[in-house]
Amino acid sequence: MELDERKVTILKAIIKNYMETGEPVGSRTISKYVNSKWSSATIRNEMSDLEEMGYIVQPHTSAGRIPSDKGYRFYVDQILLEKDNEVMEIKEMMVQRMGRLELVLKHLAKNLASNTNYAALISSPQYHRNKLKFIQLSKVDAHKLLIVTVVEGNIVKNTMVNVEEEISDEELLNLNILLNTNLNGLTIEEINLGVISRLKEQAGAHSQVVDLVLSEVAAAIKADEDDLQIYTSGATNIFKYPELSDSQKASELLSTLEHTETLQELVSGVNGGESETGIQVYIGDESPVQAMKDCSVVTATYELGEGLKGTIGIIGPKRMDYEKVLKTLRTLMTQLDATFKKEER
Amino acid sequence: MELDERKVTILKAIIKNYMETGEPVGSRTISKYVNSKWSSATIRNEMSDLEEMGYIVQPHTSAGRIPSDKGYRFYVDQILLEKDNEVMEIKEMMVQRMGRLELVLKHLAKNLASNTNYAALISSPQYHRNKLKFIQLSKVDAHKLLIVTVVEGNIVKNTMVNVEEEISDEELLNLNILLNTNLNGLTIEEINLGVISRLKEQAGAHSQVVDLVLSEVAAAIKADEDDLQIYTSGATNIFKYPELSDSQKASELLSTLEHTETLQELVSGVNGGESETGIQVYIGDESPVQAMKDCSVVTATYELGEGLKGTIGIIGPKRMDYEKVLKTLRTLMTQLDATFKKEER
DNA sequence: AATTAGCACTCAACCAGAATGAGTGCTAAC
DNA sequence: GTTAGCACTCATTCTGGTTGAGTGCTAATT
Repeated sequence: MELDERKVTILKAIIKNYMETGEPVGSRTISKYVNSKWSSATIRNEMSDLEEMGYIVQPHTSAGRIPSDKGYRFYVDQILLEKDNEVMEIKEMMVQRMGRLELVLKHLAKNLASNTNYAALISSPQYHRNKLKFIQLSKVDAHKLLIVTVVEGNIVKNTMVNVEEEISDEELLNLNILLNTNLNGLTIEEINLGVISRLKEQAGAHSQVVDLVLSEVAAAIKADEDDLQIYTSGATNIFKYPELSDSQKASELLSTLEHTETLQELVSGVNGGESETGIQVYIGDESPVQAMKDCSVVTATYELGEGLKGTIGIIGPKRMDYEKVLKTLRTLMTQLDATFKKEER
Repeated sequence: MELDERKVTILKAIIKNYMETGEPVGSRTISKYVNSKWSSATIRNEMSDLEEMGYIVQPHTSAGRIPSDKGYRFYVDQILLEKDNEVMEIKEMMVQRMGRLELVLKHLAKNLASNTNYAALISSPQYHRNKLKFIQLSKVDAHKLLIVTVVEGNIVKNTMVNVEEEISDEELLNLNILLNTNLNGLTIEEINLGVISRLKEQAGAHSQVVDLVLSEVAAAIKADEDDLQIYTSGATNIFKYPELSDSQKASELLSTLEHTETLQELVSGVNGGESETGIQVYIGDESPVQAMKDCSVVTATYELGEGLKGTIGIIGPKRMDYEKVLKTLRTLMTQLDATFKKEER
């Protein structure tokens, strides 16, 4: 059987209507909804066909139809094809120059959630090629050393360590020069035994301090790789959609949203689909996370240059307003890009 | 009427039983529960008295009784009187020397939630007397300056700024010395116009940089004062208690837990009650947050020396296991104290 | 005087059956 | 090919009856 124009019109009408109401939609409703060209009986015949083709399902005999995952997939693919020529301004979604990236991300997630009325999720960017850019040791107390590490992309890390021996200001200055000349531009893999032993040799009396510093630097660089931060917001928005808000499902879904380990599956998903723009739509069972099988998940990858990649996600009911969500995410990606480009200037 | 020994025994039995089951408890149940000294009829008479005195209520005629807020208050006050002579070890609640305080707190909240099966909340410590301890300027790029600020309590902040003019390494060194000699030991209030103009004078050509640095330092110190971080965990535990998990209530409660502004009310609560140990118990309506009127909230203030104060909180049903919660919080406070004392060594 | 047994009464919770109505599938007429 | 009409399905709602846990009161017992 073929999906002719009339079937498409009816299918779209069913999906649209269901997205608005959340109730199964019947033939008579559709007959009134589209410009009364066809009677409810005709619609019924077409619906029967559409069901056979798998685009819609009946929750039970003698109820209206609701879109199946395949139906949603069709609808979303239609939208994805359309170009968005108008770039809507997200009002007040001000990504100001806030000091810390963390705050920007939290803020963003919050805005996203309240703008869309779905749950939002955002992961901190991952630094894949972690080249060391700068190290600075400072004496804070007699026995306390502050290690500041800057890696490519201007990400700064601090570590405070206790040292046994006293170090004079002059020695510290030399140590700083030594470390910077030897380590700058290296990735963690490149700091091998050869480099380390050479460093220790040159450090002379303070080889012990070098040891300490190196292990802390390694830890500092590595830290971001395994403890990826994921911020969520608006999780409680799911209570706005009856089909998700019964105790059982809500509990499961919310638990998942609290569980960073599981969310990683989402943000690190292989980029199939519309990969050239970095946007992914998972409908129902397509989601890599089982607990979200009654939801749809839209993820977008943002990039802040130099391989700094992170993910933004929206989690909502299957009947979410895909058009709005996709547009919002696209706009957001553009703005994020612009903001950080500007800041890097 | 007086609260004699028998009434107390019965009241305690009612509360204990209700805490276990969550169901209204009847006279016969109690008659079996306590060592069958009194018949159900006697219990009924006593219960009638207790109800009149306001310690218990009936959800409806001919249902069992449940404790009122006043009843819980009595019970909690009893517990608070008892000293805890045994200091239980919280297994695996390893507050390891994790680099960042933020991670420690998140970890802690998670552990607390999973240990107690209630929702946990923890606020980052507030630095009330923010004395500047150390400033370090470093050149990262030709036009990029990294400002590292350490305040009392060894809290480190980084800011990256762009500068127009070129600064040589030597000038930078002088600038560092200048800043440290002039600003160390001062609070933000003490950095007044006098200090600033003196600094600028001495900086000579680079007074513009000094301006920039000062404003960023001020922002860095201040930042922590208005955007207090609050981490929550185990929010979904509330679904384990039927009396809280209907859609309506759950939604409201969870929304509140997402809303940092509201939670501030809890962590900044005036320390009445058992203030000498820093532990507070809010039962039902006693809570400063209206959305938690069906819950009980237990908060504890921890202190990491030097006026670094933060708050830990547990949010659960009114029938929470107060004994366990109070014990856990006390232990945690002790351990936190010990851990950070050790680290400061 | 305090305690207990007994009994009538209340009321949420559960269940089964009837009524309702939205919606379908099928057939026959247009 | 389209539509009107009708019988049929089934979730939802309402009704009334039953059950059982629990109470309050009174009278008997200790």
